[in-house]
Amino acid sequence: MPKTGLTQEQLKERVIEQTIERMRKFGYEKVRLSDIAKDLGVTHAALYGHFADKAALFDAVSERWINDIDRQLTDVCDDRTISNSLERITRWFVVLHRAKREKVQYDPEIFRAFNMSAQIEKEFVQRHLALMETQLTSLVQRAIDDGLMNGEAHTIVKILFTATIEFHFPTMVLERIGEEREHLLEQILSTIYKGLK
Amino acid sequence: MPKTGLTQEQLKERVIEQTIERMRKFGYEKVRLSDIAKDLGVTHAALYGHFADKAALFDAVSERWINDIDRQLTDVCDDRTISNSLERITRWFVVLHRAKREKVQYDPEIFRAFNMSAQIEKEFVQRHLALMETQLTSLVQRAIDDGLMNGEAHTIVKILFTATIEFHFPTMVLERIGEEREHLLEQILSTIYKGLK
DNA sequence: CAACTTACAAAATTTGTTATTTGTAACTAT
DNA sequence: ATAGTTACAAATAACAAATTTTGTAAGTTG
Repeated sequence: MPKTGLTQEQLKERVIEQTIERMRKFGYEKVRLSDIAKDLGVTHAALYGHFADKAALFDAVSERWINDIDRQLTDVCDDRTISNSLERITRWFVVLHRAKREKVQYDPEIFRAFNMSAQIEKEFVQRHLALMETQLTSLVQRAIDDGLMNGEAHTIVKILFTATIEFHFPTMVLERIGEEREHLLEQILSTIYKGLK
Repeated sequence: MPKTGLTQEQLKERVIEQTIERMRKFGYEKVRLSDIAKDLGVTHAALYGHFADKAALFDAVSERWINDIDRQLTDVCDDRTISNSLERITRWFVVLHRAKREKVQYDPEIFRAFNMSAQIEKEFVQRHLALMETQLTSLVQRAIDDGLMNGEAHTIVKILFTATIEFHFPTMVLERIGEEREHLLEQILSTIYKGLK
């Protein structure tokens, strides 16, 4: 029984979308809840039915930013056209690198909002890290099963993830945003694969 | 013919020391040239004989911070008790990691000052990066000559430096300051050595 | 003339005031 | 009960005036 013509979920969606739009247009510091509400034809107080506070709304924006990346990574995990398990791991890292790069480069305001609020302890960051670890562990386990790697999956994951941090950690990606670095990423990965054989 | 009882160089030294002291005590934002001058019994204008401006003084502090690390790295390069060239590279990275860790952990205000001003394009940062590259290239070349590595020294240096960035890039070191990570650093390095054989 | 000081303008920071935004609670319509 | 509104208090932000700090040029002293 909505008064806006939208269901609960639809309005919540619209709020997030509108927040993103205003972040892009005016910068994230200038996003006012009252403006968002006005855009959607409700009072600002109505937003509090959907988000605990302003920070929670901003977190929802960051979460979407992250979910978009997670989706791309999941696609790589499920891609049936990749037969070699090491190739799949490389592909996974390249997609991760490109996704972060693109976000940082073409959506700088959303990135800034993310960067301001995204402390490592935040729940949605933890979920992202956990998902990446789960996916990478499964990919590494396949490589071990295929006899292409030796060692404990957990340890290998840590090595791969840490050694490539410059290619996926947002602030590090920003640091070298102007440079083409995919080749170096691939070099590092294949050196490590060889070292793990 | 100084009026302070100190030579030019000595006064310059004292200015830097006093700046560091005030940064540690009150935080780097609260460092006033006028206070430093008062501490040393001169007027603030006298400082301009030694430093072009406030930023130059702060850079001198950061430069000292960096030089201290460079000195430790040089010691590793010259250490005659290390016979194995791969062991020397590992040692070099461990010393680099520990030095950065220590600075970030025990001198947080100086680190913040460094972090604020230390853009990658600054001259003293460039010198630091160049020195590290020179040293590491020489260490890698020795390993190649000893038959322990294969490939082009320049490429190997890039791989090693990038894959270990989490252990020496200041903001990355801060990110995991509470964790013991030397073991992981050594694991990454030995995996890469094996991959380069 | 080297190593400062003094005097002063420009820039940055702080302080106090006012306006806007955020968050909450009590209320209304379906 | 749900999905909002209205009304109001608390927190923030915006602005202007006062103060402090920074940077410079001209002057002083051993």
